[in-house]
Amino acid sequence: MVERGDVIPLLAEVFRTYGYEGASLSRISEGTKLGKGSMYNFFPGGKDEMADAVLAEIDGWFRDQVFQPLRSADDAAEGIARMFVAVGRYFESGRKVCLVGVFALGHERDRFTLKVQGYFAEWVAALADALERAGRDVDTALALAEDTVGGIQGALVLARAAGEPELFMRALERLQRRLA
Amino acid sequence: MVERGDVIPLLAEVFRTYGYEGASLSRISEGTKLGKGSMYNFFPGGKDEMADAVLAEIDGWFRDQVFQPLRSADDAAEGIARMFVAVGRYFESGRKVCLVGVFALGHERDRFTLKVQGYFAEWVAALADALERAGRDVDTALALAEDTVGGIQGALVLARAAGEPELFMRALERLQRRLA
DNA sequence: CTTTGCTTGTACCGATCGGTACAAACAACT
DNA sequence: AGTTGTTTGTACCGATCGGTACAAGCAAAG
Repeated sequence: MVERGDVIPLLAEVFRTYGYEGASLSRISEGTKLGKGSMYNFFPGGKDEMADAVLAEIDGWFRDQVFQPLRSADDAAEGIARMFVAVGRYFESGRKVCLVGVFALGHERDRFTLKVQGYFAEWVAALADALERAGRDVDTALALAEDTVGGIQGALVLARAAGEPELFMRALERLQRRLA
Repeated sequence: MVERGDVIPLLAEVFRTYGYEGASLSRISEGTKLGKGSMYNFFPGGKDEMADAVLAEIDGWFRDQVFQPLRSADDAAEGIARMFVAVGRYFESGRKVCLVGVFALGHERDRFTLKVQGYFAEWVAALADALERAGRDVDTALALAEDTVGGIQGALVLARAAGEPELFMRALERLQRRLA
């Protein structure tokens, strides 16, 4: 028996691959191995509610695995190191792309403005906070945080474009070295 | 009277906004103010040929305005400076997003693999070439080039997500300073 | 074994998809 | 004005879209 929570990662994969509009119900059915009946049972609000659930799950994951460690690690440098590990694993070493990034670039941004805004804003803020605790002054901490989060997103674009996941991991290492 | 070349920028805008699959013929008609008849007269191959034409136009623009100056400017540093000016203007100071980046992240990548690959590969190679001529050794030139092109793409993502174009221009300035 | 209440596949809805066909409208040239 | 060849809007095609309705299937409770 399948639970609502079990489908969300499969759903995320479909949205990540095709975007919101491209994620047709037939592709969703194929990706989740569930019929329309089940999907509309779990998500009566249709695609909108499915995407909301996916975004909420992503938000929760990053809050637990990335933002919170960045903000509350005893050693700020350790929190930052944990971020890079978590990010490398989350994007499967460059083989997977960022769903929120996809939404941000596309038409989807207008439909999910707040969640897309919040995701990146919180990430940058949490990283800047850690950098400040690690001794940087406010301005450079913010600039470095924007460079790093932006660099991660850009590296995902380049890696996916080239079909070379290693490009992403190389970029991650350089970004980490810059923060040390 | 409208020429084929006149519609391509309008077409580009539609694809940039909605992606390939999201660019329905009705949205294309709305964006170009042309009926289906005219579109299929200019582009008998349908959406595929339209997207090809748009990608070719973008490729040509970057070749002229960015890649070629990077490769053949007498002063390598000047070629790099011209790149940042051209890029800032092309993306309208962060208000427009990169169509090739959109395609790279999405399902579109598989349909336009070569063009998407080529665009970023050529950009990185041209910039690395300029950096080498400016005195960097091969490895750091390539790393810096990847960081810079990736940084630009990532900054576009962040700026669009936040709805703050200035974020893009700030990132551009920092990237330029790093290369000096 | 029967009943109850959720889960699920299937059929169907109007709307829209990408693409084709073609006749009316039009400009260019004699 | 009359002829020719292209440009353009519109009607139409089968397929698929997101969403709804609902009956068959099913497990747990009695």
